Amino acid sequence: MNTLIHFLNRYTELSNKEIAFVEENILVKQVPKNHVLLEEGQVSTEFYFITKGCVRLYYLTNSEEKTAYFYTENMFVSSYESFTKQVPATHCIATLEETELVVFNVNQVEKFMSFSPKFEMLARMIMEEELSANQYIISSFINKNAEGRYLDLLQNKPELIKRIPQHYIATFLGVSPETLSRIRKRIVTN
Amino acid sequence: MNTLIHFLNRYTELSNKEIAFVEENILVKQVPKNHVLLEEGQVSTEFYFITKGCVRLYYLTNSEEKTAYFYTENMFVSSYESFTKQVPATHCIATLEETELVVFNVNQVEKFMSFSPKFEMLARMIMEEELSANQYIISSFINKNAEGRYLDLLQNKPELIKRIPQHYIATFLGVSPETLSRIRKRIVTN
DNA sequence: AAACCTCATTGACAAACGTCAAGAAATTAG
DNA sequence: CTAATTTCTTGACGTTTGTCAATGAGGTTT
Repeated sequence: MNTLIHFLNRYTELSNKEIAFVEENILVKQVPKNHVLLEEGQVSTEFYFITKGCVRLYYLTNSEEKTAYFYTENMFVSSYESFTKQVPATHCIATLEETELVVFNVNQVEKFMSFSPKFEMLARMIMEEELSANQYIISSFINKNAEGRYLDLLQNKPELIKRIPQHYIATFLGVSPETLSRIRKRIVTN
Repeated sequence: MNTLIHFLNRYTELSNKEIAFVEENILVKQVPKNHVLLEEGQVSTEFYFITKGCVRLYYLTNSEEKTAYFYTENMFVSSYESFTKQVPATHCIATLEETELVVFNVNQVEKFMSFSPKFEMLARMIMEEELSANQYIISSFINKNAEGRYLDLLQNKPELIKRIPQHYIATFLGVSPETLSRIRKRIVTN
């Protein structure tokens, strides 16, 4: 909870009233490992901030799980489109570890926005970061192959590689676990 | 120019004053085929709306041009990050045909925003659409192979396939022109 | 009409990847 | 500590893709 306030303060300083408002209108949830937070086809009612643990967002295609992204401490996770437009989600969200979440309910979003313009600004900023992150993901799909994307992870998010089972990383890179194993071998021996 | 006003009116109705303001603060540009609008490394100063013609956004990797997206009539094009943060662009933008553009200059953005809250709202809405579009692109990279992405184009943007030389489409799909040719053959005979 | 240019197709071959299957290593549970 | 389960690695083989090269088709220029 303090983690969230501390995080938000990096964008814009919140008054005591605003902090109190946040505390009253959110929920802290403890979720076990491998727990599905959002299922494909379901309309998302919750927006999460991770204070502890790790979560993955993945698609189900031909009964395969293809992960789009991994989220860890101090990150927001949500099915953005499903949450804001209240339409069925096209992907799932599930925990990879026991995870502690701050939960924003869709019914309280309006209350937040009208309580203080700072919350609206924060929402816009979070969206802008999301947009930047998305454009980076797209450019890495276009400009890199699986090996390049793995090296990218190694450089920018080495903790993810230590933390997350390799076969999940493989689905994130878009290759089979076997190929990822061979990519790793190739990298070490070079 | 009327094309732009008409397009904006679909989001929110503009007053005569606002329309006049737009007309005074934009520039209409006629650009020949294969003209580079933005080069990699350059800081973007212009935001475009296409009234006629076609443009592609592409990356230069290992002296290869990899196209990220094609833009046609009634679409905004820009190096979003470079334009808003005034940092060097990581990609290029060039015309595929003789193209007519409405040009917004970065120096006038503030004027627009302070002239009317409607312009701020429009900016946010355009950004939201961009975000949605980006997430669709990411999901298609994750869930589809080159053939699937081509079928997707055939279904959703058939006019692009007719209009744009096939080897550009190939770099968009992430395959060589030869493979795209074989994919097409495969589809026709099935 | 001929020469030219751009673009698309096709074949041949090598390289990379997915799949299947087996086994090794690491983690968890009893 | 051992058994069980999960995760990772390795080999073999078939499929797909990229690359190189040649050919063909369509449009433009001179």
